[in-house]
Amino acid sequence: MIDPLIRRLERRDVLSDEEKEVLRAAVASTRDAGPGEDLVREDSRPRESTLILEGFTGRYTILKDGKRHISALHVAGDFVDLHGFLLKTMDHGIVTLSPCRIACVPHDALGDITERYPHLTRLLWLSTLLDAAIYRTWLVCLGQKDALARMAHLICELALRLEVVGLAKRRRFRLPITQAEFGDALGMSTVHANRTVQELRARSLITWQDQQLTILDWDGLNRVAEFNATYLNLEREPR
Amino acid sequence: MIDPLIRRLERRDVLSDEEKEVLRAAVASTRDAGPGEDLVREDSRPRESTLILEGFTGRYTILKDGKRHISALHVAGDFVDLHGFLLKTMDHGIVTLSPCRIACVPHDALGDITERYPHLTRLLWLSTLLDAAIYRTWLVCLGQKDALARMAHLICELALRLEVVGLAKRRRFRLPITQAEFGDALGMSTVHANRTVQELRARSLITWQDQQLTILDWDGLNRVAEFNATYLNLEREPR
DNA sequence: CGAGGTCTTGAAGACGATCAACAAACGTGG
DNA sequence: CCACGTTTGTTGATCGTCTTCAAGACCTCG
Repeated sequence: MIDPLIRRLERRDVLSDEEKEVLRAAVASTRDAGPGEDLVREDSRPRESTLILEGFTGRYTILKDGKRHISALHVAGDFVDLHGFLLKTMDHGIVTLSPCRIACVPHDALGDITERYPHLTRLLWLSTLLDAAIYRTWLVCLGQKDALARMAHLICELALRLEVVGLAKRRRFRLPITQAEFGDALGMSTVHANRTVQELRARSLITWQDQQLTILDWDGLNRVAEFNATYLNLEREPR
Repeated sequence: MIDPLIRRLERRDVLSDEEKEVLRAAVASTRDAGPGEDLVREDSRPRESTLILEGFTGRYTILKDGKRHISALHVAGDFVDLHGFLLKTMDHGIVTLSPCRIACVPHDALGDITERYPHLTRLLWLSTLLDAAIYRTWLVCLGQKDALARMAHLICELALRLEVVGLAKRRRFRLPITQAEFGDALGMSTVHANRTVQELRARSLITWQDQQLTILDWDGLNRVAEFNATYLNLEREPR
């Protein structure tokens, strides 16, 4: 059931059978959520953390003028608000961007894990560090790169992250996200997001239709994005 | 010696005497570093993590065209590359922006802590989660706010973070950072960073001279920045 | 006293935002 | 099955923020 999470962690280190069992046991419940549903609200103090089993979600903040910024995209296997376990109060919301299946893990269960399973604790900690590495990379993109490079970069990243959990094959994956949402994540207007997609198409780097994104030229896209996968920590090693 | 770290952690939770002792014992050595010195290099695999005892440091990435982005600023009490303990390979560098005093904590010592001190482990984990919360907030600023709001926001943040470790008094603190470095952190050119500082001065929100920054109008600065301190998690509660 | 870093100013131009309008696709209910 | 409203994608035109380039002032320090 929590296969995507296990798959994601096993990409970075070895998990014992006992640890997998502990993770499975930590899940109190699962449920389906429709698109556009708030999984976690800003200023709330959740008593459980949410794990994405299927679908896409986004971490967002709404500003006073109504603008929305999406500071993270999350896919199957991502523990979207694991940080809520220790941060307590959410400083942003989490919304489903597509229909999702999610699992709920009570903070009590996470507390037990930290008391009894040091290695598994380090892997959960690692999970939040991977998120942070992605934030850092997005910061660099947002701070210094133009719209085309930013969008190319995000597409490269999603391809690799989805591949880890078996949702991308041969640089092709389902992307049930609107251009407006893409723009909110990339810090550009919807109109400009659209023009940027078109530019990527015109350069024969990607196709994107019917929620299917295909990377036509991986090397070219990497070059435009100045993409370097180090930050995704795709190496398996003892942690 | 590691008082700033303890002070920062104690702001968020209670530390036992034993835990403080364990932290002190984890420090293998301390040393001074001059300004502009690389504490950690990109692509390196450090075997120890660095704790800032004094001074300012920045997390940076250099792009192919020579542009530098600073994705984080760190002050006394910050465990700048604690994440290196689990991420293994650094995807960015860390440079001193002023003369610094730093402490080195071997990864082995951190590993021991995770095996034997669950609560202290959670606090170290929390420390990296606080960094991540700051990244998220910077992302929102960079993605949606204009130059003036971004700079105002950073100043508000630094004031509170420095206050936690006793380095800001009555909204006044030493800021040994150039406008160019500020620009690199805020995603704006040096020229525009300068004009933005001038605009903040013209609005009587701050003064900034001789490396001393004074906030003249905290509420006004907060309003311009649309600043909300929730993400800094300044509440002390059991974690 | 000269050299280099930092701060400052002006002018030109680029990138992306905004506004407005329309086309296409979709889902829902009549 | 079609009518309808809504969402998403697309295009054009204008405007503004910020970048870039260039140069000069100021400061510190060897």
